[in-house]
Amino acid sequence: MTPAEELAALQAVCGALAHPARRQILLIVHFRGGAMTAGEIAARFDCAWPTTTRHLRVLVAAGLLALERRGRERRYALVAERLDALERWLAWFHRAI
Amino acid sequence: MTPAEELAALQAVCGALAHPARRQILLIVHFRGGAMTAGEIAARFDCAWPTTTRHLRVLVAAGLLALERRGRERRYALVAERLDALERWLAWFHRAI
DNA sequence: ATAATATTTAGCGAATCTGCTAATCGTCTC
DNA sequence: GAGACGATTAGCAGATTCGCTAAATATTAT
Repeated sequence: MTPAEELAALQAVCGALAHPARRQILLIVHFRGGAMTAGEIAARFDCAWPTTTRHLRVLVAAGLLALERRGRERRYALVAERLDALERWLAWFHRAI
Repeated sequence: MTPAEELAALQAVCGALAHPARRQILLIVHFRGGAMTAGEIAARFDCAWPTTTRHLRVLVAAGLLALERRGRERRYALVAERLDALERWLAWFHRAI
């Protein structure tokens, strides 16, 4: 990953994590085995389904979820390694000055 | 820290980190010894000073910077421990399901 | 084919964010 | 005190975000 790619990944991840619903989606998918359909995810939120769909799109764009079509369902799978960009950024603050 | 406080801290931190300029400010302050004046920080950005002032305000509101007035200067000091809220959140993804 | 199911896209309105310039405030110096 | 300095506040314009409802798409079942 080039520095520019790393920076872009960091920006995408940080932007995606800025909304509580999107953080919640990642946690839910993680604790339900790493993958869920759009319907299963949407059922766990109070907001309308299209709203959740858009959150899912943001997470896919950030590389945090991978989309797989299975029949008329769409499975969203967590890509937890994508969070590493943020962990590497946070690690700077553990380094000595 | 109560669960509600932890959640609020996480939201504030994630929101603050969403903008690249604010992430940059935190890094700069860290690597310049942990504290800098508003002017020193603003001088390192292309945007107008008031714009930087607002970013600083967001970071203070998130608890990531602490403000100290010294004469006509204002010193912003990094509160790196505040990033822990985010690290604890990220740690969930390292736990087994 | 038709209907039902799973999900997304389109598009609107309110709220928030981000940049700017101009004006203001408190402090230091002469 | 008068002005210079360090920094913030006020207020505006454009862009983005986020929720919604309604309409469309694609797949499965009858």
